Amino acid sequence: MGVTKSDLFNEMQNELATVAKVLAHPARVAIIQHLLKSNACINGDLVQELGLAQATISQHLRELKLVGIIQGTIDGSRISYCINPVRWTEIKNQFNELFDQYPTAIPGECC
Amino acid sequence: MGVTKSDLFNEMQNELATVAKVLAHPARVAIIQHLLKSNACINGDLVQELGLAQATISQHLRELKLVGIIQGTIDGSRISYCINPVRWTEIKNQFNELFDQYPTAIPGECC
DNA sequence: AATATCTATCGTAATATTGCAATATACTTA
DNA sequence: TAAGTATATTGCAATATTACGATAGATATT
Repeated sequence: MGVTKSDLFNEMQNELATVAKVLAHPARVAIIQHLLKSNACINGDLVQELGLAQATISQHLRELKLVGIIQGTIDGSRISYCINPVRWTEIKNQFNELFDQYPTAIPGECC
Repeated sequence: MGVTKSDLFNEMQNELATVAKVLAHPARVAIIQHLLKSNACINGDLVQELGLAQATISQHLRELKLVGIIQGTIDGSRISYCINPVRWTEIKNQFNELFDQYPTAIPGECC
């Protein structure tokens, strides 16, 4: 159906999946990395940086904003986007909570 | 178009996005967590555990297998699935490489 | 061998995502 | 205020994902 039965899963599972979905596009990863490097940038820059249309980038920015990874403040006629540090740490911890449920690899240990 | 222009992005960005896409469904997160807990399980168990049809779960397992997060070995008429520990660590490091490009949150520091 | 069990695959319907041109909105500057 | 610049939104086409019934293949049990 293309529709996820999210009522079957717990909150942690749904939340992690939601955040993962936002990271599940290379353009959004690229946007994040660009913001990490420049610690503030704008839509216009990104259109040059990545090779996507302005409308497409604006759409990706909206999704990143929706899960709170980035935040934007109006700066004259432009908008300064940057990583939301609190949310960033939150997400990092969310992922590591999952990753740390398994000890570091011991090759050949598994089935 | 629904088609990702992956040639615009670098390998790290494409790979991270690919792995994130696999984690971007709560059923797959749930499957992973179940495997983490039981350290080996099978398709049949999961049909009981989650409320999804057998065909659907098989499909999710295939995607997890495709990116190497899990591996399955034939065990009579059943299949034992488990986390691939080496790949697991690889993925964990891949995410943390991104996460660690930003220092831990200092609230109110951003724009 | 016949039957039951377990898992994978196929086919299909419903929905979601990606990308962009066109357009709207909002601020700036002349 | 008019023109220019920056960003968001809308509408649409192409493709991808999710889910499941039906079915196939493979092993186990009787």
